[in-house]
Amino acid sequence: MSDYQFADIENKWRTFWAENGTNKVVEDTTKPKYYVLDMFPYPSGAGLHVGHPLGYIASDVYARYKKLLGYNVLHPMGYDSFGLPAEQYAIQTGQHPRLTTENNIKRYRDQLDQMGFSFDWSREVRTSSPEYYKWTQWIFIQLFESWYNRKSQKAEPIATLVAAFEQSGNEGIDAESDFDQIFDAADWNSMTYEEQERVLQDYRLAYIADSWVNWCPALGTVLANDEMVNGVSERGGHPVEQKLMRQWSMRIKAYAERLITGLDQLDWSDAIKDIQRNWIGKSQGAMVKFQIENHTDCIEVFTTRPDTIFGVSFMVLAPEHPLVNQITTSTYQQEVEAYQKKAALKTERDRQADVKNISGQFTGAFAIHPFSGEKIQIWIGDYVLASYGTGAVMAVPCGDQRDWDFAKHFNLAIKNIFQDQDVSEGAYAEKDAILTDSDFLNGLSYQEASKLIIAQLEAQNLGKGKINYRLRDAIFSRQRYWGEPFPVYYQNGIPKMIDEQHLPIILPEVENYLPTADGEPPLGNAQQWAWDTTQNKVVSNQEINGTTIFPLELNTMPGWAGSSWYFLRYMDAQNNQEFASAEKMNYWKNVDLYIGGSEHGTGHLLYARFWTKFLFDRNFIQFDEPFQKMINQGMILGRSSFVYRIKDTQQFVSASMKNQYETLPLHVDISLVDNDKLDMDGFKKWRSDFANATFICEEDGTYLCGHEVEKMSKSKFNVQTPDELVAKFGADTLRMYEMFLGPVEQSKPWDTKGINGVHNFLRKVWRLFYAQDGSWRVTEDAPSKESLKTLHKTIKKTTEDLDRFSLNTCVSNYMICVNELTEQGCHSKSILQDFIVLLSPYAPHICEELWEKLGYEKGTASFQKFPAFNPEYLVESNYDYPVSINGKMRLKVNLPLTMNPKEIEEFILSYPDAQKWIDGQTPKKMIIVPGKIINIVL
RNA sequence: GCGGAUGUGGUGAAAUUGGUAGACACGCUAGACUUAGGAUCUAGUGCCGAGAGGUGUGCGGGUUCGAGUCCCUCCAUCCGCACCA
Repeated sequence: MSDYQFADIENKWRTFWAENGTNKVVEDTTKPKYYVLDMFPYPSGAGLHVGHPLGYIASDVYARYKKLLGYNVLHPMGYDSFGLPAEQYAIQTGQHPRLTTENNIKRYRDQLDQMGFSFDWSREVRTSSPEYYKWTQWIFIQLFESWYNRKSQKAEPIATLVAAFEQSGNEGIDAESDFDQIFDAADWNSMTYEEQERVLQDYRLAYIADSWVNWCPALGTVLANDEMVNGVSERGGHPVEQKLMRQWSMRIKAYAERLITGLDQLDWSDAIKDIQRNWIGKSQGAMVKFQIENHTDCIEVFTTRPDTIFGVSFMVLAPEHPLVNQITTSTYQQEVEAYQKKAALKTERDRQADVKNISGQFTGAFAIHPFSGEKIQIWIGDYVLASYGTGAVMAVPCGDQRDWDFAKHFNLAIKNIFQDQDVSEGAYAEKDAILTDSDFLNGLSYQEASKLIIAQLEAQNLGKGKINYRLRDAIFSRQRYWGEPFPVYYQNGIPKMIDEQHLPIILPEVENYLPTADGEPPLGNAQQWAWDTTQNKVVSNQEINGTTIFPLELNTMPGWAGSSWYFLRYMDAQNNQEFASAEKMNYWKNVDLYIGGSEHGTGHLLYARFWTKFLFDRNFIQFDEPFQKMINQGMILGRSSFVYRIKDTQQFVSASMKNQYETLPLHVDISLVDNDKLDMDGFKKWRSDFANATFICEEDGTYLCGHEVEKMSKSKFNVQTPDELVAKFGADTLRMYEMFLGPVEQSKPWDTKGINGVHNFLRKVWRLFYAQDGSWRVTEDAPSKESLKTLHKTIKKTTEDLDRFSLNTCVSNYMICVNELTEQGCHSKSILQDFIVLLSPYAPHICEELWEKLGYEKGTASFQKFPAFNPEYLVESNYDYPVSINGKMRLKVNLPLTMNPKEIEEFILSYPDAQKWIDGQTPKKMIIVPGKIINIVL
């Protein structure tokens, strides 16, 4: 073989690896484990573009590196294969989503295979396969059968709660719950089954309830908060409205505190941790009760500034607040109702956009200040959200800008309770002022006053210290077809779980994927969708009798259900007894390294942590965080090319002259452009309307295109698929090039310009083994000192770089190494074989080939030991000292490293080249760091 | 508005602990070779300058013998959150 025949080599090894199970991994307690995971891909119809594999390459490089270090590495891949796009496609074409999904997966698999990834495909999972979603349904049942005990700070079986209710009611229970009444054992035991179940729903971690949901009419489904961006759906940008619907929810709020504190132990970027903290939105403060004048009810408010209670000059309730109608006096009834109507008409989006417009309405009612006894006006205003806190605020205009604005607008009092602060122009929101005009809080700081006032509130039963979270319970129902069916049927309207042993409940066939005529979700179209409790199977809807055969749930689960636990299934993907065996999960434990985009910060990453903590609480797993370390790869952007058409003509002008004409830039397919030079013939053939195009070219006769960095998309003709590049340069080149582009975490434009350089590098590697005439060059000669130095320098750098995920500089090291070895004429087997092992994580195909050629057993390159670094080879006797004058590097002197600073100083002061700079002056100071630098200060 | 990240040649970038700014690669320039190729080799390539030299890491300050790196102020771009009481 005379030249580097990458296509043959890569084909050969792909086949070999697949046939010999090279990447299969089994549990092995004699080795330390390491779990490297890529974020679950959704197999879209468009296939992979070069941006997708970036993370997979990074994880594959790292997984192969860890394997060489002696770890037993779990590196699996699978598909998050339920989801909206397949269903939307089904609605349009009538094709079953299962078929399109399967086709897409095939395409993904082909593309992944050609990249040479070391995935253990025997562990592949698909969320849409019944073998998998059987266990998603099973976990749902466990959540349904659990409640959150705040005393033990963990989830417990619902049976323990029922037992407690039977014993002594709910008074001694501290649970995460929406149930706010007190009952005793007698009350509980006298309730009917339905009544008891309704109570329990308020405690279960998976529960059904009427909730205000984000309803997206265009998609025909509800959306979770994280599936919305700026009031419209994340997918498609459709409008979203608030709607009260009976929905399944997950009581993720129970875990709010643990989801925050758990972040401290994780090796994630600050950006992602902040996004999660922000989303959970913890705020510390107090609940305060305000008595309403001439009324038995109280208004409860949540405030983070209980210290400012003497600055309260009015109260504001959300227009939807349940007390509004009761307290409004007849004088104001009309105005209040009008305002409520107006507020209700506004969409969430309008309310957000309308921040500047202050609006509100006095109710005519007054509250009594709990300490001063003063009368305080009660207003309603839409700047107070019904869904946060208690839906009511105590307004302290001197300390809160929104309250201040409201007070100014309606001419309400602004009482100043901050010493030496001016609040005439705006509120003073800092927490560093000393209180004044605040009765027993006078002279105190925020810290001291808050503590004291909370103690007083609690002593007088007027309120209590309280921590509030912004995080909402997660809506778990979707009105879609292509998702996991719930293992739930309804008996007299009460949801009941189907027994575990009858799972999975298989997604039924339907005639069409749209909602039914009477607005039921698509599963309402199914003919066979009823549960027979005697036969324990799904039967025809015709048979529903209300005694033994009942209707099944028509909603399906959201996309995040399957992806919240998939990393566990990889540990034991074929298990049909359990979701994964305890033994295997105890071996693999949680993911050591998770690579994926940062766009899942508030969705998948939060839900997966929630489910992990839940499974941990219930003793199903032994760890309570799923992903120990995470790296968020940057997005690869497209580099679009443009041609410039002169207005109203078919004449195109080259980029450098485009300003001399009135032009319209047009996207041109990047496959027609090389190095900004346009293939003019190809362009004419590209689209019929360009067939008669003429060009105004550069002097050398080429047409230069302009360019811009944009997201990769079909419409911009800037999509680069890995397929073409693999065909042209090989997978090893593409793998190395994607890493070479820059730090994994950074977003960067895709540009194939540099790929030749990386390809040439691999050819140079080949040339170390084979001469141009095809003869084998490797010798048994003892390596030279220089070559050993080059090799060990590279081992050291490679280790350091891989350990800190500097995957781009690592490629540079290899290049420097090969450049040096080439220059040295090194063909020593002992050097080259170590180098091959070093390089193999990046370029596995060529390394396997050369490894075999070196005479080793076929296909064993990835089972080698990472070469040991020997510092002895790097020991130097001399060092090229940079000599700075006043901190500026001026010259270099080569001196033995044995010289001490005094000897160096003497030498340098008499050194002719240095004297030119010293110019007869006496140095004020000499800084001499042996082995580093000499600095002469004049 | 709040929080986070990023600003270095024509381009992608490197500089790990404060110690030679621009490694490595692309591109470009000049040359060699040649069965004209998207090949290979040699030399050069931050900017200004003929040169000596000057200057240079978003702007402006500071600490230091020495700052891309540490501190302060400001600017730009990107991302997240946003009437959250």
